[in-house]
Amino acid sequence: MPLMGCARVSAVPDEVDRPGSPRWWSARLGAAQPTAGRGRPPVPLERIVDAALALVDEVGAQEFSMRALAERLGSSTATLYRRVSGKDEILTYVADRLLGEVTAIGRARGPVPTWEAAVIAGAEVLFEVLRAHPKAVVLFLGHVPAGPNALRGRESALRALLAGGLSPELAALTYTAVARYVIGFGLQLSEEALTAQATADDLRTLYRSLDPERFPATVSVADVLPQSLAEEFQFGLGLLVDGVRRLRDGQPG
Amino acid sequence: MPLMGCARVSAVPDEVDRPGSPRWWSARLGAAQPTAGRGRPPVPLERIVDAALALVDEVGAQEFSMRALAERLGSSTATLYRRVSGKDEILTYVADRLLGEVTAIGRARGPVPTWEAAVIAGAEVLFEVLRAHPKAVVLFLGHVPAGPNALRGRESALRALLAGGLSPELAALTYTAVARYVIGFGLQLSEEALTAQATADDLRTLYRSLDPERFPATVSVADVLPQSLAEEFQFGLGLLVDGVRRLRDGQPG
DNA sequence: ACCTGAACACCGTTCAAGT
DNA sequence: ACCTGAACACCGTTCAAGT
Repeated sequence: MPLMGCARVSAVPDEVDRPGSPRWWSARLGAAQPTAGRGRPPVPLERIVDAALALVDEVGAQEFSMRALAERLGSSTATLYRRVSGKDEILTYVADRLLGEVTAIGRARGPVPTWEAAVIAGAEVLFEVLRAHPKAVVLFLGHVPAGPNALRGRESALRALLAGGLSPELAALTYTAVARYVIGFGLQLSEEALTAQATADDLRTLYRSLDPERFPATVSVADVLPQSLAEEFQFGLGLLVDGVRRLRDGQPG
Repeated sequence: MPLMGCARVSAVPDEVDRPGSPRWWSARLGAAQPTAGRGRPPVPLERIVDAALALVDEVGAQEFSMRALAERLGSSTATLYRRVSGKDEILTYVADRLLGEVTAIGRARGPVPTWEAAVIAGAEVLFEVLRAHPKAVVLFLGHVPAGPNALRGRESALRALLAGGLSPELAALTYTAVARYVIGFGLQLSEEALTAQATADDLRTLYRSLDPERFPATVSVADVLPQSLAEEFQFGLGLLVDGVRRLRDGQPG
């Protein structure tokens, strides 16, 4: 509460209605046209979000700036503030757009035979999309996704679980745990995805260089470290789905 | 690769030796005294890291600034740059210090009877520490922790797994998958931990307000949503550990 | 030897002034 | 009605100048 004056700081207090929060989305989803003003908007919101995603993919969320986005759109920052409330709002739209990609890919691949296959397919498609946009994953930090694409994706996933015979309680727990699991792993992709192999090799080298007296266990597993985050991801995902299946089969009713 | 001139930007290219990478830590761990210069340093690194953690806890990693840190230390930013290479390096030390807290708490609580209990206890202590420093969790983004406290923690965890009869392969997979799982969930704590209940309530309200024709599954689970991230965390952690146990028991040898 | 004020090149956001 | 240059209050990092 010192440091007043700068809008970046003074915007922090009212957290609950910050772009991306459930309440914030709720207000926006209720409105007929999110950005309808008096005249027709010359730069549609969609173009802004397209450009923003491209910019994040290129330079990263950290280096993303309103100035750079305005330049890419051949406009000025002040013009952007006529369409959106600020940087946070734009990035919230970018996150929901990624979830739209997930839906599109899932639909393109067609139906799956069982609820287990649906969970695994959904988790893997989301993970793929996050891997394709490693610099954008941090946009999911601190939000439960609640935009239109998030809602549609959740609905179809929950339908598959309920149709598979899971109780509402187990379906809700499974959905949220798996979604968190995928995003949690995705967050760790970060920008390192590009240099993942280098990181894995460096880690192995570091472990091997340790004093075997003090670090015997670490040294002994240096040669069998998982090769990639994707491998760790698959391993845990399989365990989660197996565990849910056992719970379902032991479930009353 | 435009935008030259500002050090923040020009520092990005050589990713591999950025503070926190395995190679970067490896160089530092080899050096006798990390910051030994000619005279005795008047502001020990430990004081800087203490102050930095306190500052991150208070204002968040996003608002953390070298100016604010210098002011808290009664010094100037230029003085900080005599002890560390920059903001990234300080935040890397802060992350490793949190892992030190994990070790200290684990030690204080004493030994556990089985490898399963060790995994669960370790995961829960780490999760508790992350929950106690929700604004600091983002410091784990994009790094495999490789500082001194990270190495010690990994060693003792791997020892417990190997002693429990897991093969080196299964021990390595289990350790990395569980560590990623905990940090992944921890990352989603973010600053929302403070308003978690509000978020959960908002989500429930949002789900209930949806059109039951279009979102029947979502509406039907609105009343049984998990109450907290901690609940989702426990659920998944239990499934993971059960799954590993079954793999261990079916493991050759 | 150690420290620091002031500078440089950036931010997000706003608003008076233009068309 | 719509747009924007210029301003304001911040950043991380560096370096000449002080003690």
